[in-house]
Amino acid sequence: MQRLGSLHHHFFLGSRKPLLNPCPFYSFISICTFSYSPDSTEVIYDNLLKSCDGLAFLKQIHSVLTTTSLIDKSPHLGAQIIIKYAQFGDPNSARALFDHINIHGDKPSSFLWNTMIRAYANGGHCFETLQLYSVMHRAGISPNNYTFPFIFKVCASNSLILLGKVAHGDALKTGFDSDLYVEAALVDMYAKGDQFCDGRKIFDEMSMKDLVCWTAMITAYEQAEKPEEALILFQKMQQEGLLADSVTIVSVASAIGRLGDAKRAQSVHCYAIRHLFLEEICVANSVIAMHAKCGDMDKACLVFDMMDERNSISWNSLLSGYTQNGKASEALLLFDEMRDSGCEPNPVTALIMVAACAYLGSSHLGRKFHDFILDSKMKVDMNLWNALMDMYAKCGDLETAVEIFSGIHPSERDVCSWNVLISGYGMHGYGKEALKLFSRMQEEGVEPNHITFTSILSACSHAGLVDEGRKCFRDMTKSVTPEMKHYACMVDMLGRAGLLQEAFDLIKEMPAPPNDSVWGALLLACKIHGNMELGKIAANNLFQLEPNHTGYYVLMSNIYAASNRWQEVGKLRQDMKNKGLKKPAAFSVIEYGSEIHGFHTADHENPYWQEVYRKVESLTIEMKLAGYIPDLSCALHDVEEEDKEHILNYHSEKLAVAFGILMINSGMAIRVTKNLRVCNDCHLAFKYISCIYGRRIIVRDANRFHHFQGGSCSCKDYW
DNA sequence: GTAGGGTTAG
Repeated sequence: MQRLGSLHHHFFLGSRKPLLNPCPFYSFISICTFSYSPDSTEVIYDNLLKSCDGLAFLKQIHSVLTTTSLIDKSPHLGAQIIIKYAQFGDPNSARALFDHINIHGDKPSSFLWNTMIRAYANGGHCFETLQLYSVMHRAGISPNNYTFPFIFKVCASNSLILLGKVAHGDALKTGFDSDLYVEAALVDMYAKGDQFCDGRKIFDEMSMKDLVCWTAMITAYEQAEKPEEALILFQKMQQEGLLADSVTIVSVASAIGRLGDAKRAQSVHCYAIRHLFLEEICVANSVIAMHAKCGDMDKACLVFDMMDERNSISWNSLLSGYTQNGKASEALLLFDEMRDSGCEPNPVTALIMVAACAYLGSSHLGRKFHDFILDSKMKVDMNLWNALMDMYAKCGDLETAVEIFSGIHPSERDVCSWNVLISGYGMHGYGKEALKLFSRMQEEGVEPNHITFTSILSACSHAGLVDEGRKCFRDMTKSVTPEMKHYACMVDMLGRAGLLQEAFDLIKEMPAPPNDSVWGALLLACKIHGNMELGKIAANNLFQLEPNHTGYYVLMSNIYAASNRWQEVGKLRQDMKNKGLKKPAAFSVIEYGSEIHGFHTADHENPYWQEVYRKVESLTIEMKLAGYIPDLSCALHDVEEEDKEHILNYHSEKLAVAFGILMINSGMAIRVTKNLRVCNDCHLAFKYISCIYGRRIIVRDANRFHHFQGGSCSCKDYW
């Protein structure tokens, strides 16, 4: 009513004494109606509508216009009210008015039809938009350059390209296809509908392209995961003399984020600062996400901290940045900060946090978030169910993952749901079950994608199902072109099985030069099977491709050490030193109630370290009595045998398991997560411990799960 | 004479 007050004052201009009416609005309306000519009345209501900022007020104006029949006399006012209803998210009231005009007033003009179509389209009411479009045709009203953009828009956002094509035909027939707005909408629709060529063709043939068209095309490439093309187009646009605005920058920043190109990220950031775009929340959000994807959380935080106003997307961008960069604990802290700030977590926030729990391997935290999601009554869509399944599987609780999967109606499950479960079975070593699921999925008519094949090949690899894996790979090549990651899975599978030559032959047959993951798989296999010659070939390729990746130096030096080639070990260590590379510290965590306890190799940081060390020593004696012989090859240092055994005893995973034996109730499984691969000697020791103490020990290492029980491991010593 | 297009987290 504040704005009305100012209008009130303005229009009165002292012509009448203010009435002693409890409702100034009605007195004002009645005065307007009786004191002015129809034209000026329309102007006044038009101004009133323009200043109207709430649904209740709008309904008041609407009802006055209805009772005075003005609504039937002024198509302009009718349209304004329809626009306002749409703005306030009430398309049904808009439609009721439209129908009223259609019956009681003059037949609606094409302007009014467009207004109504726009109301539906902007509110995301796809069906109603298209239905009204067809009713419009039947009513003999011809669509125009204001109609088509909205029709294409709903077709684009609802993947109704066929319907869009029909409307495109209408545009061609009526000659509106060469309107700049219509063309931009067409580019957008075809590009979003995976019909790049059609979109690009229209774009290329446009006689005049404005910034919006360029941006639509750039955005389309970015959304289709073609960031390189998006940036090439962006460059071309600049060469044509067009200056990027904030919308363009949002898409360009996303494209750079996808590429992880830190250098270009910096220059876009500067551009956004220079043009004051960073003050817009959309731009700041996309710049945060861009830096995060480039691995620069400091810059992402800087932008976030400088924002005057943040929305849930700002928080989610930073949260997801932390998770993507392996800083899950920071994400947990930020989540609390988000809630303290009064920003309510939404389903995307939940998705990110569930992924953070999966990364940490903490089923305790994961459950807490699951409860939080259920308590908050937020809508759990299929993406979130899939993330929850993935989290449970990665936290070692495959049973709950399967339970969730079974609870989802078969028609609701998407390809990702199946992929999550297949890879869950795979990482727990249940290759046969993964294969069964793979068949079941296809029987139920769900088409496998490239991720399904990665999951199934990796499941075969972990379970040593070489023949089945080979068959899947062959079948796969019939429907999809194998990508680098599929070759990496195959090399991994063949290599682990000791078929090193076959793995190497496959590499040589690859249509494109192998990347680091392919050579890395071969190097790992060479380490497992002690093949120095092939190992050297793999390592040399890796040192070229990824000269700063510590893991490959460590693997190769392990191969040398296992053969007592201490000179080569020393040389590699020197190389690492010269490059300033450090071997990542082994780290294991174990959950104890709601506490998380971490252990480094031979550290004294844990408050219980003395008890834990004593337990490790007594465990060693008990195991030796049962026949355990330490696997000294795992202590890859050039030291005396006795010292080697000492080093082995204090590996982080052994400390964590000893802690578990000491603290965790005997009926419960001991769950340990390690950042690197579990060592051979620890693996052997846990088999003994599981037998002597009758305990279930579940270890998640960098690669997969190991379930130790009754003296054996679910990986059947194959990992 | 009244109206319109391209945008960020997963």
